[in-house]
Amino acid sequence: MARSDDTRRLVVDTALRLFAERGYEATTMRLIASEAGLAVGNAYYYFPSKDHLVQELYRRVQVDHRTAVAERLPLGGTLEQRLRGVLHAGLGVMAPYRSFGAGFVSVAIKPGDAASPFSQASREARETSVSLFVDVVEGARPAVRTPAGAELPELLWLMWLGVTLFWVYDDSEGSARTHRLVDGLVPLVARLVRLSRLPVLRSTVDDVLTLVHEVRP
Amino acid sequence: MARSDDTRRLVVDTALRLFAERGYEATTMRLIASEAGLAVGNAYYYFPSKDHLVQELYRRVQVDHRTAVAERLPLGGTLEQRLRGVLHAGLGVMAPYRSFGAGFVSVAIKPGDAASPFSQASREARETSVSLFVDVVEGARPAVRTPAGAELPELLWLMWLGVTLFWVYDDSEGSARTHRLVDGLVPLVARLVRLSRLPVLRSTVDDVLTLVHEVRP
DNA sequence: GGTGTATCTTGAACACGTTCAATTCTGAAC
DNA sequence: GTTCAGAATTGAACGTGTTCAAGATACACC
Repeated sequence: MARSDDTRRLVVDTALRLFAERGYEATTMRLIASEAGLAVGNAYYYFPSKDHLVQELYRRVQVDHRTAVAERLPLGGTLEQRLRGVLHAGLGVMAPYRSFGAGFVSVAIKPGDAASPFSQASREARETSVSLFVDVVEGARPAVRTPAGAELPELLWLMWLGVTLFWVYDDSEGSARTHRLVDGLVPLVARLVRLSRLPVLRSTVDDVLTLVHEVRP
Repeated sequence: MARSDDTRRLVVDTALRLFAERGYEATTMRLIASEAGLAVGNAYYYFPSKDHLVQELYRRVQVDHRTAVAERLPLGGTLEQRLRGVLHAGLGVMAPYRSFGAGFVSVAIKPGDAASPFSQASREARETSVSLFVDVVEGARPAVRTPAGAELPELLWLMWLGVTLFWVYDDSEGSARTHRLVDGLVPLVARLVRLSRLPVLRSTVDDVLTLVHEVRP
């Protein structure tokens, strides 16, 4: 129904605006409802819980991340340049929600929760996010060559998750420390990818990949 | 006061027992109080919040970890053997709280929260935990030699944090996957420590250490 | 227009973590 | 034994996320 979609959208927009303005905990379901001009129960008709509104936030952040990156990625460039661009762009997209970082992660980390990045429910969102790093790797010139090949995008995505976690803890002005982390991490990763073809490291790389496989659910 | 200490202990014991029996969320403050034969407000006289009871759990887990490990560590052994022993022992100590893992981490992850492993409030607990890995490194025979030297214990502690996070998500029987992760990770770490002295890797190792330093609060 | 069904909306009610004014208890001082 | 200040304890009350029976609305069909 058209009306239904409107209400759903209204709830999300109001909630996300209030999240950014006041943080997660200060934004009560009653406040969301009253700001949207609805009854509190109505929001629950569309979203089973407050956490699901956070999941909606993830979705938007991801879409925005891809949009923000779409302008840079087709241009080519080295793995290092592309990776740096994508990570900084991601931090930029998340910036408005910085103050709400704690609630952000607290919700996402719950193993059972639908919002968890590893959950079945967010499989689509996860694959969308991983595909961003597939593009990073595949579009790089010169082409990336490493025994980690097929796993590399997923490993980069895991790294991005780690950077996000760091970002949440980073209370520096404008998340400056996280940006520094990215600037330090990216050349390191690029060098490790190159080194991974070295004979001395080859068996270690294989072991890492085996471990990653073995340990996956 | 003696009476005071008794009540405090009674609250903690009751809470931790119920956490292990029913999980974090199902253990309400009212239930803790009634099981302990107290008024709910009385628990709040000793603990500012439910989260602080979780912090108490961390403290105990850490003490138990050190105790469990004390029997193995003085025996010497390689870095690999010692590290493996410490990690498996840690998993053993945490095992009773496995079902409660989600709440466990959800509380610990909150950046502002006192229970966060990076918070000022848990500095002592953190240092105790890091000191475990100092012992692992210093007691190892043959002696560990790596340019990462002074940082190694803290890096191992970070790895342990990562393993703990993995454990929380691991729903396999007896946390089997986490144990496999440890068995795969430990030789890898040991090899990386050895490789870190290789000239080709030297500058990379230095960059990692510089990054770690630069990015610390 | 009238009827029926599925969709949408309402707000009181519930259990939770937490607070706090009021009350009881404890132990030192005389 | 009395006093009294501080420590310990109580439980009703508050605001929260969430539920749900009840009602309002929309729409297809006659």
